Amino acid sequence: MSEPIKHSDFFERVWQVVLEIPAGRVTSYGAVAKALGAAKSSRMVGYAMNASHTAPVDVPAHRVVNRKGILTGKHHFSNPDEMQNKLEAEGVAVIDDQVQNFEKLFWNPTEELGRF
DNA sequence: AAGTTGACCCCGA
DNA sequence: TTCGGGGCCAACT
Repeated sequence: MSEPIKHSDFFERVWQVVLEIPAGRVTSYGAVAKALGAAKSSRMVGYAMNASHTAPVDVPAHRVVNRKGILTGKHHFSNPDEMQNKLEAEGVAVIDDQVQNFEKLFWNPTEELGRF
């Protein structure tokens, strides 16, 4: 409490959570959506990532993958290899566009953020 | 203004 | 077991 999200913008809210993802860790769109209280809007999370380039801050979208741990949005980066490259740079093993040890590297925003 | 899409997720056949 | 379709909310054209 004490820090209620003033900006009602759905996008900024998503970016806020993504920015909280520690390096070397990954999360899923649905997890972020649930953390925001909009589990049904998991698609919007990905949409917000697409708009991440419009964000006032640098959003580590490369740390966000789908439920299977696959780099679904790698094709949306400047270079498709950039997403995998960044993940490996943080210590995340990525093989065939799939994050290894995804369950182990998975970072749950709902629990870490301690929301509700 | 209205329609369609979208970096998803879940369930049924 | 694998494969397909529908649902959801909001933004984009």
